[in-house]
Amino acid sequence: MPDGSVKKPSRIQTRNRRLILDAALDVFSAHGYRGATLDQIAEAAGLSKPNILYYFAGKEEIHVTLLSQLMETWLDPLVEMDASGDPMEELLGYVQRKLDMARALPRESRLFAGEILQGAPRMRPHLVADLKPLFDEKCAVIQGWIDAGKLAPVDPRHLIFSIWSTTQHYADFDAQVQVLSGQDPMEGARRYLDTLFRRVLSPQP
Amino acid sequence: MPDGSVKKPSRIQTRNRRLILDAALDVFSAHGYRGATLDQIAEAAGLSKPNILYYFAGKEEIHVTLLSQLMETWLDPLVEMDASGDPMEELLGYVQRKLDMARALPRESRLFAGEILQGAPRMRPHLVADLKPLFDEKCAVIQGWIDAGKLAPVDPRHLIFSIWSTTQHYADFDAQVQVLSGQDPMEGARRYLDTLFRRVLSPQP
DNA sequence: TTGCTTTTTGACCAATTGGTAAAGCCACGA
DNA sequence: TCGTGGCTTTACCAATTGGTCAAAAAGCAA
Repeated sequence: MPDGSVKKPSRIQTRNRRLILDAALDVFSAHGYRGATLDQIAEAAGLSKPNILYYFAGKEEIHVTLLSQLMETWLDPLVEMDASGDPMEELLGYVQRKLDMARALPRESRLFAGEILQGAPRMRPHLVADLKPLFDEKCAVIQGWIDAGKLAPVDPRHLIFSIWSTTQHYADFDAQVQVLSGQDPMEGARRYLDTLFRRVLSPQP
Repeated sequence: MPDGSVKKPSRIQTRNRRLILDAALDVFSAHGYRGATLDQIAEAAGLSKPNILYYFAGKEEIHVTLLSQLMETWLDPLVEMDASGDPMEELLGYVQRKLDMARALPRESRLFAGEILQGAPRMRPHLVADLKPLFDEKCAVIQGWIDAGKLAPVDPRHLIFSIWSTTQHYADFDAQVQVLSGQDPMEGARRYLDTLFRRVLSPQP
């Protein structure tokens, strides 16, 4: 009974749950929720299908578990944006952290993108409960910076949208980026996005 | 034999093929390739499943047909960008056309996004054959504008990437945008993106 | 070793799904 | 009105897939 409420997980349990979740991340991010099969996940994890179902109640629970864990990681760079820091530095730093994340965790980025793309059927509660408050808070912070004349006036909400979309693009649309820009585009992306947001946010004298 | 090489399609054929493709666009864009079923498509089209398969050889052919048709529409706004026009106007016009497209054709945008997200298994040939040459050509045009001092220096490839990602974001991540920005965000997006790219591209005196 | 719990597996199942075959229907020109 | 060929449906199939179950195996404390 691996879900036995109080008992702490054995070493085998933590190892196998981790194996399964990592395999599932591979498969889900590559084929989407419906496109992934338990057999694929089982094979990728090196376990049998019934054994997978010994650790997770079903396919959906695996997916939901991944999404929940992902939420933390995903919000982290935004959480770090500090209202008391230098506005331009904070925002450009956020852009870089987001871009680093897309480079380091493309599977997670694609898993998230796939979920949203299909209307966030399993994630909307998380969005409303976790993302929305943080989003509103940080929008207020940015608006404060703008009102103080530290940044050029822009709509903070759309600013954040554009940071998300431009950075995650390199993970989510990698297949396209690869076709179009041959060699490693990440260093170029780093420079371009820094320029982009620096020019947008620089207050006009 | 609806595919009979030479015969021109009957009125029933054009009507039903259109019905099927429209239904398939609904279903594929909402659930992804693997997540869509022929039964769903059949029901949405108001036809029986075997009847669907009378007009298309199989599920994959429907998907491929949609993607091929989409490619034209998708490239169109970029094709319209004219090397002999005013650089700033041409680029900002392109941004607006792209955004209008995301608003008017969200299903198409999501279909495309889903395909790329999963590694473009059925579309890579199209990308290489159709998108890549156009992309390279327009990058050269933009580079020419920059060299002529008409635009601030940026990497044209990443500039185009950022135009694509910021505009399509409003279609592809609609579920998230809805949660975060309540009312209709499109007018705000229009203004924001105009400001964004205008500031980035304005040559410094 | 013994005895108990945790983990793993092979066999199986019902539902779904893409696809087929053949018979029936229907429009329309001769 | 009667064929004829294009269109539609009913009945069906084999493969896949998420999931179950009971028994076997492996840990592990005494």
